[in-house]
Amino acid sequence: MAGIDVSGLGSFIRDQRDQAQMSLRQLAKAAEVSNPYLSQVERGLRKPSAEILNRIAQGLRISAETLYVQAGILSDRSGEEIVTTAIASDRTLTERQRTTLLQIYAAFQAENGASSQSNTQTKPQENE
Amino acid sequence: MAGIDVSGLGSFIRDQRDQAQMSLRQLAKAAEVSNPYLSQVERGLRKPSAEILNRIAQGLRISAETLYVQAGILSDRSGEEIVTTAIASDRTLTERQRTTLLQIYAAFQAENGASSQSNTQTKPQENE
DNA sequence: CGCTAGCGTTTGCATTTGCAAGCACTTAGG
DNA sequence: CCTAAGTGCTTGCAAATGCAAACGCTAGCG
Repeated sequence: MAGIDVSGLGSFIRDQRDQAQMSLRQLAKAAEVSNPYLSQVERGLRKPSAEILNRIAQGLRISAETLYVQAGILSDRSGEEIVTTAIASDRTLTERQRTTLLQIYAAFQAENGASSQSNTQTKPQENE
Repeated sequence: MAGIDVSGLGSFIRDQRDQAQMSLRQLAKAAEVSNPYLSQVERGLRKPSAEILNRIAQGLRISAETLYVQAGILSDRSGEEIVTTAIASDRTLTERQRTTLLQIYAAFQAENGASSQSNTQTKPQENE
């Protein structure tokens, strides 16, 4: 199960808030979140939704991505994974163009022999 | 007042699922999400939590960041900017290979006429 | 025809989010 | 003393999430 690290997230938020020298209610107001709920989030009692997380990030004036990394949602990605997912999700391209680019990219990887996973748009693999 | 683009997110998920040639139930199983709920998410009827979003990203084998960008949560670089920066910073490719890929990508963009129209903004919200 | 297996969707309900109102405590001042 | 303003925390409760169990539909096969 890809659980979210709520306690780590909460203490991180509280830490950031302390460093910004904001009270709980100040941050709650800036983030447009109720102060009781923010209190519970900071203590790891609640699992905030994506939207609340985003608002808290705004209130703290930090990037939402930072918060998501702390929450264990985003992880560091290899350059290879970044490229493939970026191409696969680029909606300015047609499906054929995406496939072509991915094949070329995979060919380059194979050419270099520096590949970890060879995804040539194969079948959906079974879960782990 | 929801700061999250649920309909855009839903259609993006369905698009990615179609391109992966997975059925709704296949993705639901891979993502460990119930198929009715996935159906509702894809149609923009529900606003999935951060954890569910993360699981769907895993099921689709794309980065969670991509999904969050589609949901309007994370800072949006435009689609083409994501691809170009991803390619340009991929150290598993040689410089010549990077240049080749970037040229092909630019050619596809020119072919589509969708040169650079979408989002160059850095502020993800305040609409509707 | 009936049976099975697949697809996506609808419905009812347990669980959870997220908030308004109020609690207990501390500090300052009239 | 005791009112006011600050801190964070606890308590019900509306609203939403997310799922199990259905539904209707299509296609293949004995």
